[in-house]
Amino acid sequence: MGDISRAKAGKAGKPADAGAAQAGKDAKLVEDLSDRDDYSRWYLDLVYKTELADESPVRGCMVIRPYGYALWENFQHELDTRIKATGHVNAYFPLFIPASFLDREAEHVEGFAPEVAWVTRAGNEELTEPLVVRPTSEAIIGHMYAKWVQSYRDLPLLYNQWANVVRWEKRTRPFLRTTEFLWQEGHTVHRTEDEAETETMLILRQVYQDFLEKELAIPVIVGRKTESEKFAGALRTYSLEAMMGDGRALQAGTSHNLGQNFAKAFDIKFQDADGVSKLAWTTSWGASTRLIGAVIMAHGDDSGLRLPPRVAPTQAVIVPIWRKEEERVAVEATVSAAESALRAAGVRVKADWREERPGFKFSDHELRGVPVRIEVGPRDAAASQVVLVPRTDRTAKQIVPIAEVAGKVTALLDSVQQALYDQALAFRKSRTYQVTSYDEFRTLLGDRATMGFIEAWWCGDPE
RNA sequence: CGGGGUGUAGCGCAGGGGUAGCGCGCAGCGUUCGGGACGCUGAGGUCGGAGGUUCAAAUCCUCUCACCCCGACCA
Repeated sequence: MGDISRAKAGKAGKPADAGAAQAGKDAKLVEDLSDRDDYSRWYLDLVYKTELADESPVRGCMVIRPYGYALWENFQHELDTRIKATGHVNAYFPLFIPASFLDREAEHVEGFAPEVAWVTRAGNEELTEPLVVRPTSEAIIGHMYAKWVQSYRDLPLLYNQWANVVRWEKRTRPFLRTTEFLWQEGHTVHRTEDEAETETMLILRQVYQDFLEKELAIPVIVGRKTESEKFAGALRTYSLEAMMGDGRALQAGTSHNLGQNFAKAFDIKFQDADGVSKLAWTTSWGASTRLIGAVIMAHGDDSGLRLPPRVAPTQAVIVPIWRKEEERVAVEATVSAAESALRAAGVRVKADWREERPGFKFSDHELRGVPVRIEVGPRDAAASQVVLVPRTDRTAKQIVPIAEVAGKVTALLDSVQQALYDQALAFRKSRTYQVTSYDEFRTLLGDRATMGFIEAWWCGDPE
C-alpha cells in the first residue's frame, strides 16, 4: 500500500528497502506525532489520500474534491443557520475591487497590498483603473454601505456573504493557507460603539464558538488579538484558537470591531434621531475553508480522519460481508433493511458494495473518518442483527437487532461526537502550561514533545 | 531578497556516455474474502526546456524554466 506510511522512507527510499517499505498491516500514518516534519507530512498525505482535495496546476491553489466539498457544504449549512438565526441576511458583492478603494484606509492597504492580485488588462486593452481581486471585502462593501445608509432608521445593516477571496501567499498548505479560499464574511453597520462591540462578541460566541464546539467538536479559546496581530484597519480583533494534534494553535475564526475607521474611510454616515449627522460603527468577521484543516488536525489519528458525526458527509457506512452468491442475497436483504431504517431516521448512510475484501473497506472508511461502521455478514443476516463499530474505538463493537438499528446508530453518533470533543479538550488540558518565569516559558516553547499552550503574564506589545 | 536542493511512467524513486528500470497505483484473468490478499499477464515515459560536445547524451558542458527546503518579511 503506497500510502500514508512513512515520510522518512520516502526521501531515503532506495530500491533496496522498497519491499520493506510496504509494511503492510501495521503501517501507521506517522510514527511520531511530536515530530513537526512528520506531522506536516501526515497532514498532507491525509488530505490527498482521503480525496478531500488535490493539488492544482496553479501554484498555491487546490482543488476541493467531492468529499471535501460535501464536508464544506455541511459546515456552510450549520454556520449559515446560526448567522441567519442571529438576524443576518446574505448578499453578494463583486470579486473585483477598484484598486483605489483599498487605499482609502491606510492600515488596511498596508496590511493587504503585499498579497493582492491585480487585474490590469482585459483582452488586449489596458484598464484605465486597475482592479484588485478581493483579498477581503471591507472596501467595496464600505463603498456600497455609504450609499445605503442615510438614517439611523437604516441601521443596523447586518449582511453576510459566502465567497472566495485571493491572497498571494508564499507558503501554502491545503485548507490551512491557500492562495484562493472559500469563506463567509459578515459586514455590519451600527449606530453606536456599544452596539458594534455587542455584535462582534455575538458572532464570536454565539455563532463561531457555538459552531466549532457543537458541530466540529473542537474546543476553542476565545480572546482578543494583540495590536500587532489585529486585522489591518480594525479597532479590536477577537479570535478563536484551537489546539491541533501537534500542540500548536490554529486560528479558527475572527471577529473584528472596526470602530469608525472604515466608516471614516468610506464616508458611512447617518442622520441620528437628534438630527445630527454621525459616523457609523462597523464590524466584520469571517471563517473559512481553513476549518476543514482544523477538523483534520484536531481529531485525526494514526488511522486517518475522524470526522465529527454532525458534519460528516457519510455518518454511517454499511460494509456487507459475503462470499457465495446465496450469502450475498441474504446479506443484501439485511443491508437494505438497515439502510432504509437509518435513512428514515435522518442518518446519512451509505452501503459499500465494492468488490473488495472487508478488511480493506474497514481501513478505507477509517481513513476517511466515517464515524460509525456497520458490518453485516452471513451470520448477522441469519440472526437479524448488525455489528456497530464507532470510529473512536474500534474494539467497542456492539451487536444490535436489526429492529433497533436506527436508535442505536443515532445514539452512537451522538457518543462519537461527544468523545471527539472530550478527547480534544483532554488533550488541550494536558498540553496547557502555567509559567512564572521567562526561562520556563522559553524552555517549554522550544520543546516539541511538550508543544502546547502556555499561560503567562503579558505586558503588551513592545513599542 | 540571501543560502541550499530537486526535476526520469499517475505517485514515490533508482540509473550517471551505448538507446529506460524498481515499488505502489492502473487494466485483464485466476485463486482469495468477518481487519489493509496473492499469482500470472499487460498498458503506460519527447528522462523539465533550449543549445552544445560526441559515432552515440537521461548521463558531460552552457543557458533557461519550474518547484521544494532553510533564513528574512507577513491576514
